[in-house]
Amino acid sequence: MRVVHALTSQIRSQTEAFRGESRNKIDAKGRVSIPAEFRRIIERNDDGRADGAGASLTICYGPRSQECLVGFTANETTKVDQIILENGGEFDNIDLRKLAYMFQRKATRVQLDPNGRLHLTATLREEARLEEAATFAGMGKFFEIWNPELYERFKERTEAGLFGDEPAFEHTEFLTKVTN
Amino acid sequence: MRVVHALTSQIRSQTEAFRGESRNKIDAKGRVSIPAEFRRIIERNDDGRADGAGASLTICYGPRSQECLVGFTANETTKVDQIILENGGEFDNIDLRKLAYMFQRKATRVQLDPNGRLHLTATLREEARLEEAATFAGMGKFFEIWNPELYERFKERTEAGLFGDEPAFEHTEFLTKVTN
DNA sequence: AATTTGCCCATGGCATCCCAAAGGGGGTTG
DNA sequence: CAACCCCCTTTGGGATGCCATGGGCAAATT
Repeated sequence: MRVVHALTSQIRSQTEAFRGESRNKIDAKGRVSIPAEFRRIIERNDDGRADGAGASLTICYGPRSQECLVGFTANETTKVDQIILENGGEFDNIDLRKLAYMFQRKATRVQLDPNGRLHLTATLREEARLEEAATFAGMGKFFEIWNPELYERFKERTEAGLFGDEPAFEHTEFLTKVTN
Repeated sequence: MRVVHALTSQIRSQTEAFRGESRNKIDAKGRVSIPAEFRRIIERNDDGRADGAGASLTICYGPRSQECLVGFTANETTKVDQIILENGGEFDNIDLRKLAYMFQRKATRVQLDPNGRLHLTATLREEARLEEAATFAGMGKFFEIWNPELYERFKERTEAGLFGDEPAFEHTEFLTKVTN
């Protein structure tokens, strides 16, 4: 369980993490409210933000192409950009090329409006098949934006894969092991 | 790869990076609008620009010859020129010779018109097989200008190479690993 | 003279901003 | 315990401004 241990020790050092699910409407103009809890994380993690300006974040539309969008804070984006730059010469490094592809080519910078809403352009909506509503799902350092129906199906697949037909008791046993 | 590394690590705080894709039309005169987001980066990174003059940038047409053009800000071009000068004696350095070839021989300096458009000469259009439209793609400190159809094919090849037939789930696992 | 090049203005569509109303949750008060 | 109120959040709509695009005109080039 080395992996689990490494994982949990990182989480402990995280003061804030995107967590939980919530479903919001997309209006006729393509705007959608960012869950207030997420919004505060985004705002606290945009050091370059000018006074009074809406917070920025990066939306990647590649990673689960045709499935969901992925959002990162501005500060997190800067970190990734630095990693790419500092290792720019290693074109044989497949992870670096993935990073550049996902964070630079298939990503866009967006800014929240004064009400904390995000404008999803027609292109972004098409990428993730978003129509009248969006489900936000926290993933720690980032979050996902899903078509609600696609999200439910994704969860079923994921739960089947992760937990299979284990009795429910095993789940809490796992929690005990991880959080000690 | 020392030279390339030196080049990339000089980039200033990466709050601004060319990011995302957009498709614009090329008109009968060969003009194409630079995406507004890119334009502002170009304008902020042309220190030598006279008041009121359009911002300049460098268009390279060699690197992916016959495939796409590559654009760099004026300031970035200056940095590369300096690197070439400071290392002028090392003609045995293949990277340096590549740099000089791309940035000096197979490159041209262009200036944006008052509306933020770029004039693509017939030669440039032929180099990249550009006709009625162009797709701009951000790559961090530079951007690419593609024939839209060629670009789509390029992306398919790239995604196959980078992600193969990995299940989508693996993509976010990759994100988690990278952003810790 | 004909074509190209650079600058200006006009327009339609889209994105952003401002203002306002509805909805929900928690706490308070009767 | 229930009803109420208040604040925060979400949602909606109107108006404004910016951006992509097209065309005209004049100067420069051939």
